[in-house]
Amino acid sequence: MPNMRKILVTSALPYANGHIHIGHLVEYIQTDIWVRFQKLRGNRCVYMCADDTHGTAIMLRAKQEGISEEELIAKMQRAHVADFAAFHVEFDNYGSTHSPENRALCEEIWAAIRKAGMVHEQEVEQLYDTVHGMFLADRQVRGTCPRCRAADQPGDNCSACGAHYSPSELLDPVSVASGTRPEVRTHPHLFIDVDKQHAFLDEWTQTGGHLQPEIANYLKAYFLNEPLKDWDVSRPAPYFGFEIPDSPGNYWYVWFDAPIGYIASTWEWCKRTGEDFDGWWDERKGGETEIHHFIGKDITYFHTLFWPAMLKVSRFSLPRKIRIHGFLTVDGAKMSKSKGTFVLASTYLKHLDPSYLRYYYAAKLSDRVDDIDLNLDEFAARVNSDMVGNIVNLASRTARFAGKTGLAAEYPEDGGLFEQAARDGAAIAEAYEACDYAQAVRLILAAGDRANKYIEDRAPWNLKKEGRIEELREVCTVGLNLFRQLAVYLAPVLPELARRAGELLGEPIEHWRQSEEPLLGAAIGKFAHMMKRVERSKVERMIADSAEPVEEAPAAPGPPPPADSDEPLRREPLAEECAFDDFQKVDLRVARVLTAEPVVGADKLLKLTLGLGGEVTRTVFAGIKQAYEPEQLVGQLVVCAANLKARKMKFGLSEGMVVASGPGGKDVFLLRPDPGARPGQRVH
RNA sequence: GGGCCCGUAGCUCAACGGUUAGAGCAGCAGACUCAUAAUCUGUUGGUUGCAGGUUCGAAUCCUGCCGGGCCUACCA
Repeated sequence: MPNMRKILVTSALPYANGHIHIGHLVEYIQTDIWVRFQKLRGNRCVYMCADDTHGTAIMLRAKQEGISEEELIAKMQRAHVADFAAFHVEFDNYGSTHSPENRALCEEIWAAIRKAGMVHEQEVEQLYDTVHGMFLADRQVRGTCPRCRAADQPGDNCSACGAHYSPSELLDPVSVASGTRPEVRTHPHLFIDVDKQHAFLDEWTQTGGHLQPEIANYLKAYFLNEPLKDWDVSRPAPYFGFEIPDSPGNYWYVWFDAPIGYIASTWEWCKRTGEDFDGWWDERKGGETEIHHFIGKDITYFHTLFWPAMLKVSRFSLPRKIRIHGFLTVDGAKMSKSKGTFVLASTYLKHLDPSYLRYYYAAKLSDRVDDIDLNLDEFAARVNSDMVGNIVNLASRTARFAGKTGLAAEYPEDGGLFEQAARDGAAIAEAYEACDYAQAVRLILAAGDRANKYIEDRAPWNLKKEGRIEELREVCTVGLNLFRQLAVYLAPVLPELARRAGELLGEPIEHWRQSEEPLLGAAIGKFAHMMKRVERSKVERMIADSAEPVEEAPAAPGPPPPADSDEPLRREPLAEECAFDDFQKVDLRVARVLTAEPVVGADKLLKLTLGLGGEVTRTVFAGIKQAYEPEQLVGQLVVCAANLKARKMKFGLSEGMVVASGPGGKDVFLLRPDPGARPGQRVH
């Protein structure tokens, strides 16, 4: 095979801190399709992945669950591997960054970076949790924003006013780990002088087609137009990771060793299979190997700047392409636990066939960085009409006739349909190669349409009635061969469909070439459904199953609940004493939200219709838009000030207020009556 | 604030600067009955976000605006 390419493919390493969800699966399905395509084409292609296991988050979670880090990551790896396998994502090796191979490679690459004179030491100020005896990452500290004084903000920027700051600037910082106030400490960190590779990165990112054009532009405009900042790659003990050999007490930051896991996983695979490791990764011996990394846009700069710089100074090969995809939204919005759209892989599998999702993602994915949306109505509609109604239907409506006749010995006249679809194979292959799966699917479906029309025109059911068996056999031979072509083309997306098609036709689908020559003379097996229709009710059950109705309670063996801060009281001191009669003047009532809608022209207001029971309603404009989605409020009980004098606003008359706490913006918390309360009841 | 990307039919998306902007789904009307309420035919539907500019010619190139998503290095 002189033209056989040697290709090594990776997906980003999933973090061992959480389970695989349908957002992750965009990437693994995208990559798996590409790998299966390459294998089907006869190229030598291997797919490497691993769990990303290091870092503070893993330490904290292990502590929370009362197990060792090693136990935690072993458990997670088992779960990840099972989820991927269930979605037909097939790795050649699935390793772990917590492996001896990875440690050895980290040491080797580190030595090369040292040798290139790219490491220096510098003091870093960080918050330190005295209870756990550890430094905290920015996100593990929360506190009051120094600018707008919003409470409970993360350590790097404020979600209320958008201010950026360092954790030590928070007014009353609290460690997420222990709930105590951390102190500021300094510690020497090791930095990689990435800018020493600036000229190389200018060239590598902008030429050679390694990156999508929008990514190259982004890097050029944002990072490469000025000196690259040094990269802090060490963390002081305790840290779950690898200790830096020439800097005792310091550990490599998780993002240093994570991408090296790609190489380590390959090494594991080589040891297991007897493959020549250097032939895959060493740039001197593996020069013919194409390396392709599939990643999400959120980790672009690690893979397009740091990673090439690391590889450049070591003996390892640079990637041929980094293929970057967007995020997944569900029904047009970010995945949400409360809406039930944060669907775990394992939850999906309880309700739906993984092939549905593989097909749907394929139909939506292009070579661009755009986000893709999982629209649940469209999901069901497309699977049913494209796969069941169009493709599988071809087999379904001919296989039963063909069970009796078998396939003809010579391929009949079909008006050029088989030949056209065979010719389309080139364009379909090109689309797969370019990761434009949506285009490939479009071409495949068009061929399916033509085939269905052919069957319609030749009406095999009439041929059978009239006893014209020869003609019937011919029509079935055409229909099933057209179906088989499409099964070959779809095999990267739907390996299970391809397997069943191979079973029906008595010849497994193993190579793209099978789309070029018709299958003749074969007996046809007993037809069984290859894909069931999607039932909308099952989709709904999956969403219901994913919904978390209440805020997730912290795990039982976790740290003690954080002490409540005195910040709210300091921020807004208690009001002057008032008499009972004064209190009585405010008539607070339980009300049900009947309608809720955004107000055109107002970015903070929702217009609510509140029902006080019977026919009594109040229209209220409430400044809660940034904190609540209208649809999550409808039907809910709230408390309203019902006798407040109506106030004319720009958008209409507001006839009361809903009762809520919080500083404003996204931090607004409605008071809600416990179940049992009824609209109209007065609050005493 | 700065940057990247996106905006085309009700929905999801096509359309090397070049005929009258297309397809699937949904809708409507019909046909068919082999097939998983599948299929086939016909059909409705557009000021290509808005306003300028370049050009013989713009959905496509340029500028500005509007709207949406994302990123903004020690966050995984």
